[in-house]
Amino acid sequence: MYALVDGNNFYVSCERVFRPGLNGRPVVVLSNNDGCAIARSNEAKALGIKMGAPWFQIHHLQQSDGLVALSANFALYGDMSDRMMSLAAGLGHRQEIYSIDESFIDLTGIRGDMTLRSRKIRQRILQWIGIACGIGIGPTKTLAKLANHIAKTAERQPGSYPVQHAQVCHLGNLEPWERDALLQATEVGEVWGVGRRIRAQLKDAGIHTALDLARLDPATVKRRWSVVLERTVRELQGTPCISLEHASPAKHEIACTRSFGHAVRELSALQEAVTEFASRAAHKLRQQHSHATQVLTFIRTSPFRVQDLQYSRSTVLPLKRPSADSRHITQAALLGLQAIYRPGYNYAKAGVMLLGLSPANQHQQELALDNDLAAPETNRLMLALDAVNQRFGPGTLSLASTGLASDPRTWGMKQERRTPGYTTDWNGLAVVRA
DNA sequence: TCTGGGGTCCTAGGACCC
DNA sequence: TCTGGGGTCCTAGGACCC
Repeated sequence: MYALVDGNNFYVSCERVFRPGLNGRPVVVLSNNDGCAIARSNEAKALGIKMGAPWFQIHHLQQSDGLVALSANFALYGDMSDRMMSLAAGLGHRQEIYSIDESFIDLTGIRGDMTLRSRKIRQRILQWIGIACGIGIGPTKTLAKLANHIAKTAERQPGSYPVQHAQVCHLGNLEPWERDALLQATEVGEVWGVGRRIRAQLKDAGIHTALDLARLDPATVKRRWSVVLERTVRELQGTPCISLEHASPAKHEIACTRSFGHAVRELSALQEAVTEFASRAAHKLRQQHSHATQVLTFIRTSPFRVQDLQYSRSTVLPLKRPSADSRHITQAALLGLQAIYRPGYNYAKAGVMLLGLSPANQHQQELALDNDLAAPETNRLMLALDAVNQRFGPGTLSLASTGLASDPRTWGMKQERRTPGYTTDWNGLAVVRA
């Protein structure tokens, strides 16, 4: 049996912990560049604001409905997430942190009333961290996800599901007819693994609810759709196909990509941006103790600016040897940029991805044919770089081609509604007045 | 004027090999 | 005239997730 613990409207809930005045008001958190809504309070959902809605299409709701928008503050959300996860872990013996606001818990070997136990944990998270969660329980991860959806929806929209399932829903405890009724009341698009496209195809085939999907023959689903959807069907039928990932496996690729605050035309600005993205990606690579063998660089115009000439290209450059050195990786990324850059376009986005990753302690000894940066010194320099930035803040020490902070960054991000780092920055601490 | 970022997995097609 | 079979690797693209 699995549980899924998921923070409600997570980013908005984090902001509300420190600004209780936002309770009861429609609030959204915006993506980078204040581009679109990536988290919505229940009140904002009730206004009809969709996930991913562009800000410029909804900003009029500030005047008409008192909508509040905040720039994403990921340092804060990450810290709140850590606190929430450590409490959620108390539900069972093994936890998989699936995303910033969700974790699966393996309930194997846990005795007693799971629903009661979940309600207690939920209450503790609410009281200690200030975040309201939904908890779903089921014999497979897909059913736990579905139960979680039911738990949250039953609370938010009275009448959608029987009220006893609000906040905590245990699908493993129910009579078959009772469970089927819940699946029948759930739209097929809510099932984990069914996105927009497949939802439309299923609808065409007359499959409208989670129950319809659960009743399909897996072999037919595999033939007509894919092995992926087949797995979903089996999971809905109660056969576990997706196991709990206890230790988070090393990433297969690491990316740093950004949209620009303003269109960029010059190669020099792109070089600054690509240098920074490559450095950040290299840092992430060192954090997971891996080396990369290939560096992908891409640049693109904005597909939304239909009046603009469009251009999008990427290129992959191999590294001479597996490396996590910011200088090697940046050098490759800049060479790649040079190869794909064409003047005359309004560039809107660029990125660097590291591919062909392998554990740092596991690569071939090499024949020293040149006097290039030897591995031990490289390592120490990068360790020092990371240590300085850890101690004095990100960006304290960087490669010169990133550009100096005093220069105006034509490619920088727009973040006009950023809240303080209440829990991650001394200067952001809340002040209590007696 | 203004539309995020970071991942995973699967599939199809082409190049290449023996 | 008539032109195999089986495998790997790579890339691009599509679908999904939060």
